Amino acid sequence: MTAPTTGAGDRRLTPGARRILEVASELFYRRGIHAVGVDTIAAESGVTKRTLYDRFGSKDGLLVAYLETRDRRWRARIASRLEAEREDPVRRVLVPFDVLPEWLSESDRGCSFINAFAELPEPDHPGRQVIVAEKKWLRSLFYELLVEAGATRPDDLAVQLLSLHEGAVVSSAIAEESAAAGAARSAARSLVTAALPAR
Amino acid sequence: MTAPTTGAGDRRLTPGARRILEVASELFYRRGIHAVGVDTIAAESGVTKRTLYDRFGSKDGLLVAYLETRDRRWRARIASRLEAEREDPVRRVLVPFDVLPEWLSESDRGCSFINAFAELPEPDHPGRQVIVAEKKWLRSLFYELLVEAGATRPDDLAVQLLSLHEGAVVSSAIAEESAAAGAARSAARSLVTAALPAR
DNA sequence: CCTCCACTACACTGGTCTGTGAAGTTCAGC
DNA sequence: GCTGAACTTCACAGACCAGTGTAGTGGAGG
Repeated sequence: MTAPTTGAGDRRLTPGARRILEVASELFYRRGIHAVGVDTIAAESGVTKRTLYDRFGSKDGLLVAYLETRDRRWRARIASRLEAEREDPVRRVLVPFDVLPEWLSESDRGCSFINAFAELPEPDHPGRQVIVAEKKWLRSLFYELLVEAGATRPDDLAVQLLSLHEGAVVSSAIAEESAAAGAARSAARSLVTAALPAR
Repeated sequence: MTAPTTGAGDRRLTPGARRILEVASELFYRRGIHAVGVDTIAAESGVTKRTLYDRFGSKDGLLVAYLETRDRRWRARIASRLEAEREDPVRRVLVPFDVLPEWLSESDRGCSFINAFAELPEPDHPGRQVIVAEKKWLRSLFYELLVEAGATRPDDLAVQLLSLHEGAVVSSAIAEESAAAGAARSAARSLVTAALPAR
């Protein structure tokens, strides 16, 4: 909220739908998915429930829109950082860790995907597929950047970096460990440089 | 379920209460906290709702009992492994990672504490305090074991190991990465040995 | 014998949940 | 001036929610 530069899921949404998605994103993240009712979302969006259902079909539809929007924005932020960092291949591998602090400082509620995962136990729920794809994408990104950098055993190392990354978010939120992002980054750098062939 | 060796939170519970706690633990973990109603828990325990409220006071009371039981059992398992591993200080640091695989193979739902955290946004919720204490305890355990082992910068390293540990659970569940536990353990070993003064 | 305790049976309160139906309003663009 | 899209109003369905009140049963231990 308070973001003047249009918050949520822009492309071809009606004004009401955009407001609904913004409000729902905030509420789903802060309070949890099951804990927020569609009546609340509609009321806080200044919209009727009818409009909400006309735009998004169901609460699940709105939930998927929420997850996809966050996924898209997060990937875009990483992509733009990667374009700015074209020289040093090790620093490129660490880009997702560089994005972490600004992500974590926005809230103490941790990762919206991990949190949503906790509330979606059914394996074939459409929202869950967005979540799983997001984490698998990050692992693949690490893998590709490691291959670029010429690291040995990029497969194992990608999983290790993924774990460090996700764990930093969790530790930061739950253990109230504000140093987690920086610590994870330096651990990642150690692991990556140790996997580079001596030159 | 199907555990003959008494599952949940033993100490001085009535037979009905024990069954309630076992069933609630299973349902809270598999389906999520908000998604499970007290009627379901009572019915599946073969008990009336009256009994549930007589024993646990409220759904929140039952939830706290669930979290405390899991916390106690998990700490006990680590403590027993630590007693079995009295020699090698590096292997002692890695004990929490050794416990991970058996933990993760039991389910694909990840960490019950992380999941519960996602559903408990209020900072002063009694259940949340159990969760936060659990993660802080693990960080402190890493710290003490690192001091024992004579590692440099045990503070930072403890946070890194905590992140690796928590991230392995998340990656295993969400990214369906079955190798996460092993990979995290080997990353942890690298980081620890690199922090030992050359001898 | 009697008391206490774990537990049952079951109705009931007041509230919230997602989702729908039907009719009407506002307004931009052709 | 008309159409169509976005949106409002409001009532309503049917299920589920946590939690309570009252009355009664069965068995173990003093």
